[in-house]
Amino acid sequence: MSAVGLRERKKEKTRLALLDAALDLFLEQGYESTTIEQIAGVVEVSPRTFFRYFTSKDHLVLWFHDHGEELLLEEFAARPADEPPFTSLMHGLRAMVDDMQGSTPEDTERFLKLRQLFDKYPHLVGQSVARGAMTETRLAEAVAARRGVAPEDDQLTYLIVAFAMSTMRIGFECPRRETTMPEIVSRISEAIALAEASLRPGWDTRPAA
Amino acid sequence: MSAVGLRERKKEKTRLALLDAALDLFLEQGYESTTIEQIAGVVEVSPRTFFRYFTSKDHLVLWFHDHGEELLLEEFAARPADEPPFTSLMHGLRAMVDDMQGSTPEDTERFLKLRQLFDKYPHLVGQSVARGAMTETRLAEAVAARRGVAPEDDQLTYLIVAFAMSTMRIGFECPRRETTMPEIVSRISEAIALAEASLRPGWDTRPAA
DNA sequence: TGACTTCTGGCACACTGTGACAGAAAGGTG
DNA sequence: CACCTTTCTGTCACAGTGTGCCAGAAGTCA
Repeated sequence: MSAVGLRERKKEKTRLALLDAALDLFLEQGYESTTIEQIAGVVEVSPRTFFRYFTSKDHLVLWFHDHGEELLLEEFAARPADEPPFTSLMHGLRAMVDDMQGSTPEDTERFLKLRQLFDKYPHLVGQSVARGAMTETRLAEAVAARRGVAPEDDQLTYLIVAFAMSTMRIGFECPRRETTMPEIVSRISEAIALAEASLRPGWDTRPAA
Repeated sequence: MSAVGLRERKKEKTRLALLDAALDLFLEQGYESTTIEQIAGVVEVSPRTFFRYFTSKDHLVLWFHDHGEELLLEEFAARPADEPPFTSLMHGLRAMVDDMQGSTPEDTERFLKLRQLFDKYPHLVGQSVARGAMTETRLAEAVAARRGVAPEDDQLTYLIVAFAMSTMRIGFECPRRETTMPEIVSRISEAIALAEASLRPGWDTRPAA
């Protein structure tokens, strides 16, 4: 008997198999033209079971998002409370970058395939951004707590979070033609530097109106 | 025979009837629990016809978005070419606000109902943000043209557009408890002022790297 | 081994969204 | 008015997504 049970290992294996099968099929024959039945077929699992691993077809493509969101929230919480919030969020982004650099070759490959998909189907970028809006809400709560205000009373809280998420998106999405991990990582660093240079010092520590 | 034919007037009437029926049903019995069949039933139209007016259920909720996007693009194009791009985009936002103030009571009511819906179903905010991502792409092309660069080569172009869209979202969404048009309008102005005060002068006119 | 929990497959089902075609309605012409 | 053309509408059929339900298989633990 191992540290994690056979059941859990099997589940994780199935989850990744479904994800990989889906990514390959999407790139081969298109996102819309690929059905759940096909994906499940490759992994030799019933379509019904697919929905027990991923809540929807779109959810497949947002797989990396869940992970990144947790990382960002954790890193923000771990930063000193007197640090300007935008600075903390940029540290969160750097933590995501570090995590990507330390990931397995399999995960890297999945990430690069996802980028290809986003490039090919702009509709999926929309899905990703929509998911980002949920993350913004959670981040806004954390930032508001640090600023000592109720999030819905303070536009600056939302502006800080929105600008940070914008920076993240620019880093990941622009430009999309980069195809290797080091290139992408350096683009994200560039975006962070660009954002920091564009904002007025102390803008994110002003008291609520 | 009038300026616009009977056919077109009828179409517009049906479109608005479907929209109004949908908004009321969504608020009454929930977004998910409302079916296309019900919406079409209220207007006494076949479900098949519904899809000839709106491409999907979500499209109903993005109705105002299409209008706002055109307005923003037009206003940007109309601004002097030597004006800093972010300034032009903020003028675009003000044009949207002016348009809202000049709209009919019916349109105002629709807009306020939509806000209630967004407040109740965060999922719809995601849809709206996703649509905003498409707008960003179009705006980025316009901004890049003015900056004299290819959009995919210039992160700053995307950052300008993303920050502008963030400002718009903050203005519209935060805080959501406001219930009258003048209150909302003043919130958007507030968001614009906040964004402008947060950014370093000249940040959006730096040459591409 | 046996009891317990969790996962899986199969079935039925409601709903969204699309293609195809026939008929109704509007617009234009003599 | 009759006629033809164009556009809109309803009906039917269908593929695909996503969910509730239940019986049985498989992993877990004593």
